[in-house]
Amino acid sequence: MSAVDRVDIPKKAIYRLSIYNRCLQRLVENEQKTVSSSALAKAAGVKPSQLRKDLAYFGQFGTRGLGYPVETLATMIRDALGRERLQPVVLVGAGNLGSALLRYQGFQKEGFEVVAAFDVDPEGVKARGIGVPVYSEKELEKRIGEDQVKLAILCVPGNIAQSLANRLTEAGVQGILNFSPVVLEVPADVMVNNVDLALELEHLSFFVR
Amino acid sequence: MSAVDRVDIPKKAIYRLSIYNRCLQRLVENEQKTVSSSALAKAAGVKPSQLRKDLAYFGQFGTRGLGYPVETLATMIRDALGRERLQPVVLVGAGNLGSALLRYQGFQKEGFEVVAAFDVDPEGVKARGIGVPVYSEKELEKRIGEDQVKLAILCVPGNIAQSLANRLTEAGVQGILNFSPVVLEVPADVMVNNVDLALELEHLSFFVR
DNA sequence: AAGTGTGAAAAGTTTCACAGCG
DNA sequence: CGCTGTGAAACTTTTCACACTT
Repeated sequence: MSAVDRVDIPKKAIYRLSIYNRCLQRLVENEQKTVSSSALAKAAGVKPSQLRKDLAYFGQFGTRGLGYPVETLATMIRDALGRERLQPVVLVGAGNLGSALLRYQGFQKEGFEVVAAFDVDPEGVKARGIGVPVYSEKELEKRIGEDQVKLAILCVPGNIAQSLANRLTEAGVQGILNFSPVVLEVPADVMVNNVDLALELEHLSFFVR
Repeated sequence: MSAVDRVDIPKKAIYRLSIYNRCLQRLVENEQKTVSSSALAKAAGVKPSQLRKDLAYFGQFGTRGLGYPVETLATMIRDALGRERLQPVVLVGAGNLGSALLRYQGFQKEGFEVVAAFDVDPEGVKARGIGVPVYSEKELEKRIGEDQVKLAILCVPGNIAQSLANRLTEAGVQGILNFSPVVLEVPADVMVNNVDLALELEHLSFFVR
């Protein structure tokens, strides 16, 4: 991406960028023209100084004494996040959780298009309300290659997660959103994001007596 | 919990504790008696030194030259995580994602019991395959109070998430696993864990070109 | 010899404080 | 005056290196 070196920006700052983006969408809808770091930070649940620092990694967008122009800032964030164009995504494992995610509107709402799903038993998937074609996992390589898909959502049982991750990365996938409760081993240039539901509950459990 | 002050242990170390716990379960099944920091660290996807430091927050469990006793270590971690007894959990919002989570076996497998679910339209919930009673959200306060539930999973639309979070905390809930894409405001003694699916995809998107 | 436990260094992240611009 | 942009300080977390124990 542009002039900024993506490498030395804190990972956490990038998560926050998405949050800022969401807050900005609301401001756009309300036709607000500018927003101050303190107002936006409050909406995002962070400190103003942190917001300013986060944005500064990408350049100077604000006007001193005034704040940030809402539209411009939103555009730059979407750009920085690589969301300027629709990213196609595939989903692997349309079981219980997987098929719920297929029906989940949140991805579409944020501009991702789930273009295909794969399952060992594509006939068995309850396709009611799912507008995404479900293929046999055997077609995985073919379809990912054809559509140049770079992102995958993985929701298969733990025991087969690694082997599917291997197939995905070999087919060219560079980012995996992993719902399986296992530690995936992937090439260095592939990014894995783990969403481990039971683990999140356990973490809460620690703080609760 | 025991003698250790929970406050000055890094949050991330606690996440990792859950991962170690899971890896240890596999070792227990294989009847392995001891494990070295390097072996366990590899399974958990961290550095050996980090594993040792994490465990050291809770005491000394290893034997120099030998490693850690699998059973003892597993017990101490479960204890530290507050998992020595079953934690009851409620789920609020049995829509698309919520009802998938009700069917999801992962929570039960890690020893959480979802004791009740709430929805604005309890009749409308497709209860097929769900072994959890679904009540009207009006009964929320009553049932949480009765069962002394401390943990809640929140999967309602963003616009009503805050008001339900308020009701949950007032009813005595101390930990919320929040799937709604909003920043919740809660009292300082309540812990919120956000699982924001679209945000995780966006984060991946940043690193993928 | 193998492998833990731990201070100290390094790296990463957040917060502060204020100069400087509109 | 209000609010951004940013070095420097403070804080947190990770990694290193090695003394020490079995």
